[in-house]
Amino acid sequence: MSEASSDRVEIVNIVGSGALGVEVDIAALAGDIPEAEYDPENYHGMYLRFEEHAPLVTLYRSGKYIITGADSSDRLFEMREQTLNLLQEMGIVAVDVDDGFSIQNFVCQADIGQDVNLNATAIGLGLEKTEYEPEQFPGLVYRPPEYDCVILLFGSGKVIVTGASELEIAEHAFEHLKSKVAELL
DNA sequence: TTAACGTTTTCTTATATAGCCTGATACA
DNA sequence: TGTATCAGGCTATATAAGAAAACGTTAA
Repeated sequence: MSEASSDRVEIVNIVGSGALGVEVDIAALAGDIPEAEYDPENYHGMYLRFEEHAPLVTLYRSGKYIITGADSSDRLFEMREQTLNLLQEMGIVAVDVDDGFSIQNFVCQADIGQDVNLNATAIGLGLEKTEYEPEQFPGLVYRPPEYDCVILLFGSGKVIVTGASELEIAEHAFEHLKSKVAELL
């Protein structure tokens, strides 16, 4: 895993979801696909992983599915294509299926590049927008009103941005935080 | 009081972050 | 036996999905 530079965010995980539009007998399907894993006693979704460390596809009986663990949009859509191709080969879905697939959540990491006093930062950012309870969790939770995402800030200056549906939102939110922290120094 | 129904919560997966706690192991 | 070190798990955050359990409410 590469280090996040001090002026940009690095994607570490993307969550996407879609719907096949047909009901799927996942118990039968799991028996026909070597890459599938299905244990209804543990969880009712069927897991599909094409190779080690590849993103994980979770397929439900309703035909809806989610993909987690991709570190780029390309990787996510590549996994979606691979999944649809497999299901088309098996006659589960049509070749031109419209699954309405979309990205739901970007998880990114970044680095401000210097240590941060989280107590002072929580006050500076506004206590109504932040949560900081070091006894419970060492990171400061910041919910910027301008951006639809949540930022975790740590004393080391490391940052996690999550909940963004677009990469630009995560990037802008990080820049916003960075300038706010700079003002407080 | 019990049954029936509706609503809410939990579970699972991925991922980074960092501090604390617990258990296991090694050594004096 | 006591101390030190290490690994692993938990804490929090977002998001999708749907089953199941745990609730709360209402009526008989």
